[in-house]
Amino acid sequence: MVLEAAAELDNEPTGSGSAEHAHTAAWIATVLRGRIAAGELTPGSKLSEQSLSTALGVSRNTLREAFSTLAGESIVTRIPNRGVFVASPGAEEVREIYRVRRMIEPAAALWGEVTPEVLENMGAIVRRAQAARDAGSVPDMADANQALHSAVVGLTGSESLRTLMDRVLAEMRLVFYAMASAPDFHSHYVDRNVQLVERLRAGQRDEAAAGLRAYLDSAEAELLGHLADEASQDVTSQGTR
Amino acid sequence: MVLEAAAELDNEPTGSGSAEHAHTAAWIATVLRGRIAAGELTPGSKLSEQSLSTALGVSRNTLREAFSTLAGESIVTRIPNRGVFVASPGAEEVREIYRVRRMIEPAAALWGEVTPEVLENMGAIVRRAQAARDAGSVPDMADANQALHSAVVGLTGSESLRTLMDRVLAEMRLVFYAMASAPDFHSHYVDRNVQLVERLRAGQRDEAAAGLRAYLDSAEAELLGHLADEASQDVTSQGTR
DNA sequence: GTTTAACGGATTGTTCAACAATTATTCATC
DNA sequence: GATGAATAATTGTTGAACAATCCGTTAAAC
Repeated sequence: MVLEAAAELDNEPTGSGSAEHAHTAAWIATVLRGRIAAGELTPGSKLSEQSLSTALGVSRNTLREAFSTLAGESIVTRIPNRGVFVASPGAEEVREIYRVRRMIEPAAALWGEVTPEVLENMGAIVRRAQAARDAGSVPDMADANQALHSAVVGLTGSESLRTLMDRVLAEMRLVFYAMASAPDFHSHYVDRNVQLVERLRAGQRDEAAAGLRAYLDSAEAELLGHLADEASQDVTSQGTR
Repeated sequence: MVLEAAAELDNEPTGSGSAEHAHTAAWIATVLRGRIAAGELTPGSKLSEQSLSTALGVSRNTLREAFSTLAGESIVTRIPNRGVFVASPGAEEVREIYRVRRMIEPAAALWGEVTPEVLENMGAIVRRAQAARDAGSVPDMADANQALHSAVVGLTGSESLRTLMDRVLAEMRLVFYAMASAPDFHSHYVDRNVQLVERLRAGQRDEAAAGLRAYLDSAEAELLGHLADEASQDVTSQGTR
């Protein structure tokens, strides 16, 4: 049965010119990154070197190299002599996430370069979010929300900050995956995002930044509250399996 | 003839167990990081897998794993089928560095948590910088300067932001190493740093942030100007060794 | 019956040797 | 002096091997 999975996971959309696996390790890293982001590999689950190497059709050494880069992105946690696990962020990680966001996002709103194209893009995103809310699609709402905040950081024009933000948003996704009951977390924030874009469009930078900080504060509080609820509700909180 | 960057380093790792080999790859990564930071491995120099693995007493595979993490920190650049090289940042990288700093540092000054201990620490740092300036020690001045700005980011309380800033400062060091003639870059900024700390102490957050942005603007301009000078002076830009 | 000790299996950490693929270098040829 | 083929050197990747460590189970001791 294991071998079955091996052949099965021979992914790679071969359609258009497959990106030469120039550097297989990097390729494997992106594959795993995608799989974690897609929720196929849930937080806390162990990534066995043997299983994965055969499943992906690469050697253990190459896989380990990929693990090194993923660990550097803190997408994955490495416990010496125990193995690597999909990161499963808790309350402390959530606080750290918002510490970062509370600095970068308002800074971008205050000092970033707001161009008409970016505003147009943001407008499209908030419309998408509104449509998703009307349709009741939580995942689409979450996507749009993350896209908007990623775009906000994009105002900085900095690749590094964008990368950091994307990492942080990926971690957020893990937080949601790790929650048993997904609350309707995003719907109340759609309007705030609309307001944010309006302020940016109107050139009200200070108000935009202040609003962002307030938004981030309440979002963090809500998330932490939910996490605390779940922790108290589920006593034996050790691993889904 | 090839005067490869042959690191003559007798490494006796198995001696009296220094640091736990808990993960040799990580250990090797820190060793290389330190050596690059110390200027022993200069920007652009090639890190041969064979030479380094024997010099450090580890296998090529383990070394490669270390390379992966260093590449993730962009301390090192990997060119497929060519090898890994110590990063040698140019003008574009400098612009990116300041893009990041211009967001993070003022944000930290504006919204970070300024405690008496941190202020005390910053005070000590600026005094160190002043002493270094009086003594005419450029390296000490550079160290103090970087320490101060690292401390500023420390105001955010965020580990991720601190890490990002440290990475950025490490890249700055590489920029300096890559410059043939090291200009007296830091001395004019000592007083600005004094002023910054004073403003933070006085609770003048807005002024501190604005001053920081102005400082970063002029520092970037000066650095870029110097880089341009050197580039026009030295036609053969490629070829450190 | 509970705690402790020992054993065995499984997995990670690391090395080594090998080979394909690519790049760099040498050398003969025009 | 350029051109291009032959050759050497390096990287990319694999597979097997072994030590070290952890985990669960069994055996022993109190």
